Parts: sequence; structure tokens; C-alpha cells
Amino acid sequence: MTFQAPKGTFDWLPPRSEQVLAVREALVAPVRRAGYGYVETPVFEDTQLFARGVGESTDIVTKEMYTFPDKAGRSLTLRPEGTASVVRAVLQHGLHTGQLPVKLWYSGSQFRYERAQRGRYRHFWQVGAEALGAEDPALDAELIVLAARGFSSLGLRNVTLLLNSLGDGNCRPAYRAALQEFLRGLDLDDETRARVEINPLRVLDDKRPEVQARLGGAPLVADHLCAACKAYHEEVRALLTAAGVAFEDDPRLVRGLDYYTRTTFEFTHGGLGSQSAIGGGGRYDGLSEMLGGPPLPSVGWALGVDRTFLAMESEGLLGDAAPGRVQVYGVALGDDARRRMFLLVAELREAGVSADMAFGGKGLKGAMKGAGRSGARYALILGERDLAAQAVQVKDLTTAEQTEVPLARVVEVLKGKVQ
RNA sequence: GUGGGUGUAGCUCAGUUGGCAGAGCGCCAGGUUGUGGUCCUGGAUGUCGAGGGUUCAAGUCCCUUCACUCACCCCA
Repeated sequence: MTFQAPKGTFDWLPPRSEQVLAVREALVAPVRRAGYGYVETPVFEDTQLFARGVGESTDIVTKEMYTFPDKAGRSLTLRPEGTASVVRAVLQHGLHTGQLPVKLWYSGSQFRYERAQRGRYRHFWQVGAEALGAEDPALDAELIVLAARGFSSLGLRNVTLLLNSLGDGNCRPAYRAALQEFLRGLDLDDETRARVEINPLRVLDDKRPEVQARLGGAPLVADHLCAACKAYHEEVRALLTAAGVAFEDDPRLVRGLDYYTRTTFEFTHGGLGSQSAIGGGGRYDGLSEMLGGPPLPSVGWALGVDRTFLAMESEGLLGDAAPGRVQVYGVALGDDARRRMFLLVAELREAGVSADMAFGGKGLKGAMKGAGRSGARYALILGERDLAAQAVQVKDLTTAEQTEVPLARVVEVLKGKVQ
């Protein structure tokens, strides 16, 4: 062993890598059907984008970013999340000056410098969707429904949707002050006490039992929402109910990014251990302005691909049957036959038939073994005898039935067999 | 950043009061000189995570260190 993947990272290898690809596609499919367009942004951005967008007081910004100077001395950061980049791209290219909302989805690597554990890695994969430039509870509901459909299309049953509203610029300051006053009266450790001053809402999210025990009488945001926020939230709830998406009201659900306003939600799964969130998001009406743009009320989510994979594994949804990698596998004996097989395999691929062949000068037995392992339905056997007869043996590996087919017709015949 | 657990073959793991480095799976070859998946036979593969110490002798005991992993914190 010479090198290994950096701490907190891991490799996806076949056959699991094929499965994770399918998971990613399944999560994205509902969004694409809803008219969201694909956006791809750089893996690194100006550090200030995240500092201002995600929030200076968040753990992500204060402790978890991969920040580095480039050769010209610019401070860059590997993206710890996707929303800030999407908003930046929308503003930079003026997408918001066209018809609203702008609906976008993305899929890609995210990076956070954290101590790794099950379901939490320094390099992880998210798919995300954002709808920018419209304040409409139907948009919040649409995104939540699309995420729920993504999870259910994978067969996941043990998923819980938690829902809350954080209020807006009108009602949140008063709530924040009331909460702060309550929290200051509690006996808390220094770190938590500091959080009370910087971001009191996140204290509600603390999972430590001794902290939770003290939060019993804490004021809840639901009781402090202004009329507009309350009506908005009720509409989101009603739409979800109408769409048949079950949810739980969680007045303590806060989430760790500063830009959220009004609707927040999280999808959790019971099979993951402590890293139970497999997706989450919310409304971020003020983010555009924080990044120097015009008011652009928006909502979005990100779903964790790796965590969704783990959730599926815990529900036994992955199976262990490796899917066939190719439909046809070539076995050649002798140099002349090998050269001919090389061309035949290329012709098959051109014709739309997936094909592989034995490499490395294996004997017949070893090559046939390779055919079996490839998962191919058909093996093509070409020896000197067959070559002389301008024919190839086509063997059905599931029935062991073997027929001779003229070389000139074999592509056509196989095309018909695998259709 | 804090606390636990685990490091032995490619993988999953045994290894007794300290006494020749092991099994299953996988891989390779043969049984079958032109036929896989089953079966039988044989074979290869080790810095026992690393460094130091105790001992006639260390995978095993002691110290240090590294890696992985789980949990806390936080989050997808």
C-alpha cells in the first residue's frame, strides 16, 4: 500500500458505483420532469461568497471550509454546499432578469473539513434544486414533493419529513430576542453560551440530552410568526397534505445555514445512526441581497447521495446481484482469431450491442471464465477452425446452447437476439 | 476539537497460559490440448499498521505513534 484516499474520503467501486449512479439519477428524475434546468458551477469559489452567503457564524464557515490561496493570492474555497454558487451564477448571468422563477438543479461534490463518521465525509455528493425569484408557497411545496418522490421512487419507506417555519425579517428579530432572553437564563457550557449570542436559534437544534432537558419552556417560533408568515406556512402545509406527502411539524428544526427564512424542512432516515438527515432545505429570501443582488425570494434543497445510498442499504434495497456489464463477450483462440475478434467486438459496439472480450492472452478456459463473470448473455467463440470456415460459435451462457453463425452475419444475428 | 472501538493474505476474520503465520471467500493452474457458471485437485499472495522495549523466544505483554471506524459537536 503506497497511497490511500485522503482522510474522510472514499472511492466508489463497481458494482456499488453503478448503484450509486442509479441513486443519483433517481433523485434527479422528478426535478427534471418538473422543468428544472441543469446548472454546473465551479467546484471552488471566492471564499467571500460562502462567508457571506452561508453565514459567518456557522460552523461550516468558521471551522469546516477547505480554503486556500491560489498562485495570485486570491482566497478560494472548495464549495461546502451548492446554493450560494447557484445564486451567484444566476446573478452573474442575469438569469433573474428573465421569466421568474428560475428553476435549476445540480449534482456534484461538496467538501467540508469534518471529523469523518458513518454518513459524514469530507468529500460527499449532493443533488440540489433551487427555484429563484418567486415568493409562492406552491413553489416550496413543489420542491418538497419532488424530493419526497425521489426518495419514494427508490423504494425508501423509513423517511420522515420534518417541517418548520423560521419567520422572516418582520417577525424573526422579536422571536430571536425572546429566545435569547430565555437561553441566557439557562446553565449552559461556554461554547453553547457563545452560540446563544451569535445564533440562538441553533441552540434549539442541540441534540445533547442535558441541553434538550433545559429547553423545555423555550419560546417557539411558531408562536411568534407574523400574520403573513403564518398564512404562508399554512398554505405550504395544506398543499403538502393535498399532495399526499406526510410530514411532521418540528418547531425546533432550525438547520445550520444562516440564509434560511420561513419554510425549512429536513428529510431524515432511521437507518443511518446519528447522521440521520438525508436531505434538507428551505426558503432563503434574503440570500440574493446578502450577495449584492436584488431581492430574489427563493427556495431550494439539497439531498445527500451518499446518505441516501446508506439509507437504502439499511432497508435492504440494494441487492447484491451485479448487473451484467455487457451483453456479448468474445473468446478468441490464436493470434489471427484474436485480431478478427477485436474487429468483431468493435462492430458490435457500433451496432449498439455492448461487448467485451478476453484480453491478456488467456487460454480458452480462462477466457470462458471471463465470459461468465462479465454477465454477458452470449459468448462468441472464434478459433482457427471457425476462422477457416468464416464462422463463429455463438453460445447462450444461460442455456449452454451453442450455434454456428457465419461471420458475415453475426452482428445482425446478435443485434436481433439482444434487441 | 472531544471520547470509545479496531488494525493479521485482495476481502471477511481465527490465532489458546508468549513457542514454525492460519481458515473461508476471491485469484491462478490442472482435472477437460476447443468451452464458463457446479464439482475435485494443486498453487501463489503477509513489513501480523509503524517504531521502540521486556524475553532464549512477541501477532500475543509494555510504551509511543499512525491509520481506520463509531459516537459527541455539526450537517446532506
